[in-house]
Amino acid sequence: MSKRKATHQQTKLHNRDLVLQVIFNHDAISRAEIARLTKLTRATVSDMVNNLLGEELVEEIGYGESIGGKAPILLSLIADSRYLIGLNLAQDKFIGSVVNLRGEIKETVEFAVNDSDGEQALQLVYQILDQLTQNHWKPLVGIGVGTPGLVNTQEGVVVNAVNLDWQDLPLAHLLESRYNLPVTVLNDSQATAIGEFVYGGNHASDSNLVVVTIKHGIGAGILINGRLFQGDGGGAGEIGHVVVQEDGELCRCGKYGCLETIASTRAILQRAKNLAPEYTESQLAKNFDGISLEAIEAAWQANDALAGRVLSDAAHYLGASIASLIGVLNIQNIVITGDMSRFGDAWLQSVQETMTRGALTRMAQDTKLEMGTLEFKACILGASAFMLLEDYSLLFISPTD
Amino acid sequence: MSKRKATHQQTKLHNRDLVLQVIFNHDAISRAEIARLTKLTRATVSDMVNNLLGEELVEEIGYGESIGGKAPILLSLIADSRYLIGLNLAQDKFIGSVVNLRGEIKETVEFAVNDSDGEQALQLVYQILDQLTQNHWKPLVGIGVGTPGLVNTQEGVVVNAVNLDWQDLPLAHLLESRYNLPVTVLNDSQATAIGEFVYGGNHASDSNLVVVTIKHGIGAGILINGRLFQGDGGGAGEIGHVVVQEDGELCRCGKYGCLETIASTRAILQRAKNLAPEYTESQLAKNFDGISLEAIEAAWQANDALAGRVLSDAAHYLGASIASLIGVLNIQNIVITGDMSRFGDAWLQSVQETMTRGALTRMAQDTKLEMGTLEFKACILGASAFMLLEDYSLLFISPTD
DNA sequence: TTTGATAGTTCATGTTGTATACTTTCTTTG
DNA sequence: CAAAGAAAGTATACAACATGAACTATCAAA
Repeated sequence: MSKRKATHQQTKLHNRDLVLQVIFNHDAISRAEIARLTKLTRATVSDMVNNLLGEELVEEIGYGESIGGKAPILLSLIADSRYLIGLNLAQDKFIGSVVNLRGEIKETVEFAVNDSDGEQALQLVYQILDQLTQNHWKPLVGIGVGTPGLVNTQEGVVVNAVNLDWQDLPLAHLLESRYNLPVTVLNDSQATAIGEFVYGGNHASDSNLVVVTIKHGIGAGILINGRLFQGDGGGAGEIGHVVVQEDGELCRCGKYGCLETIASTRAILQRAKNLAPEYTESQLAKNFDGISLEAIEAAWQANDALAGRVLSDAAHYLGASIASLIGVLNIQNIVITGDMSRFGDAWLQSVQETMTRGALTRMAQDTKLEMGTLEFKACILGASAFMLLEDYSLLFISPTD
Repeated sequence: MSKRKATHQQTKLHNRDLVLQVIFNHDAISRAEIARLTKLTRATVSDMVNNLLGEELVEEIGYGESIGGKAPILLSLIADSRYLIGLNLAQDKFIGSVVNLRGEIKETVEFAVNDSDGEQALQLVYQILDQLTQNHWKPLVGIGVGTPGLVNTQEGVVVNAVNLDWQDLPLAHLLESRYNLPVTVLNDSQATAIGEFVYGGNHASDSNLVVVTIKHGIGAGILINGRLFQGDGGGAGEIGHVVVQEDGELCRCGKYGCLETIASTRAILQRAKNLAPEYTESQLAKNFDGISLEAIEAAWQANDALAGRVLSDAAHYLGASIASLIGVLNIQNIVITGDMSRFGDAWLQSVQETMTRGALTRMAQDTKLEMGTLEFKACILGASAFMLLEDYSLLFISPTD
């Protein structure tokens, strides 16, 4: 019941995190400047920084310019002082990467996923991690996994991932005991959101952000006060399975007219094929067997009617869903990421139009809708960064371990 | 940028709040029991409690039963050690109450609102507060206002309240300088949500809750980790103006087909009148001039077709909106409050049905949908309790002040 | 060269939670 | 009914941590 007690250790940890975060957010910064930004005393900052120097997380990289006094010693994060592994278990392939503290990808391993046998999928995860852990990326401090489906992050259990054939799989425990590293498991949309928040754009570390990811499915990740909000069941952001069209098509979730049945890339391909017979004048329809996202993109550029219909329908319903999101949360920064960025600003504009029509004018006006910048990397980076976001305790592990 | 530093004072404050909250949540509890619940040491708890005793917030009310040792001294909150004023600026009348720390209403003043002149509305607020502050409720430690419209709680400004004719009104400043008391201003739905959270039901103090209030308008209040979430613009929970019916009726917000145009009490009355001509066999329609919520309730009990149609439409769209809410937040406790509770469990059932159809089965199943218990008091209590929820610092004011 | 300002460190200090031991006051039990 | 054991509450020494002031080092400008 209720919150937890506060201790001295916690305050120190908090302040340490604060200092570390400020160093994170600057390429180079002096102790005095940190003290000004954090309102901590110079003495306290010095103490913290000395610890960080001792842990080899931070280094002194020279002197800054004097402004009428002793020149400041500039501090900087040692990007390669710790490594993390991020995993993205996507529909068609599994990707794993070793990432440093600046989100720079050092090594990547990927495997195509053919069948959806649960055990085989798990073996594939092992293969990737075996390979990534073999090499000499040291010290490796954690593994983060972004997987489709419903996830219980606290227990580290994949509750339900249809396409991977996983149910109540204690993935974190399995990986922790195999690799002897802390493991976090996240929903892929939530991981992507964290990636965009930490490494994409320029988001204040305690701000709010919604990231909508559109791939085969649709999901959102919600950051509130700089922390991922997962809801009571871990399923916050599952907007792909909200019904937006009561007489809509059957969704893989068993219901009809979910947002996914209209605005996901799978839906777009499917609908283009279904509607093709009606669009005899469409170039896209004529090349029926070759309908792919690339083909639709080309057709869209050429003002093809079929492509226009399918994409504007998608934009319409997505815009309405985002309007609902705005109504509920009034979060003013929304990022769209995934496979739809190829359709560019024009498509984003049409999403924004329905969004504006569907929400209170005042609230819609103040909302900034953007495309994500990290592409496929977002999920991997986010999965690895989750631990850093929650608390930096991982980084207490000294590099000699 | 980023968070704030942690100090010793803050840890003490935090722990004090923790102890106070535990005492709040129990009728009577011993120091030792508090120590067990909070994991603080008995010594620390003793210290905190001594402070609270000194502030006359808490009293010793006798001994509990021994369980093989010294009998515990039972502590209890002194309900009347502090008073708060809560204000509910509703559509048709303004209500103000003096409330004690247990949410017991000690005195109430209300005035009917006839016209919607902004200055007159403000004068009415003054009248109510003049009267409530005149009497000897001491010590009075704060005023909380729940008002319709968009509110900037941090600045204490009513950004936009159409029916009160207020725009960018610095209400908190006006009241603070007039009554020399701290003032908070909240959206009425958000205040209602806090009321239900703190004094209704039995909600764990760090849990999540969504409260949907249906009166003339529709709004929701969202509590995340035991704190009100207002979004970037203060408008979180404004689900009444999310478009749910693209070809729907004109809403007072200027758009068409908002949830409010179908599921608010205003909409229900309006729709009953509009549809009456079509329902010649309806008893309700025959009594056209007498269509009121009471009449609709009676007709609904009598299985009247018109009432059934209007109410089931309302339930349908409300259920769909709540489904969307679940998809976005996955919060498993949802309370509906306001004027619709009169239609009872049968109506709630039909809301729940659409809700279940519109959200992921697994997520809908785990969601508990209930009617609120506090009725009109929720907003008043919530407005007054907001300060307590954010931090208990208000209660530091000693009773001699 | 002097003055003043800034960066960083040292150290004594104050606040606060903790551990331990102590007193008090019960119940239980032989 | 006395002794043992246990729980509630308190007192005290202690440790952790941020703070403030003084101090050193270093630089720019006058």
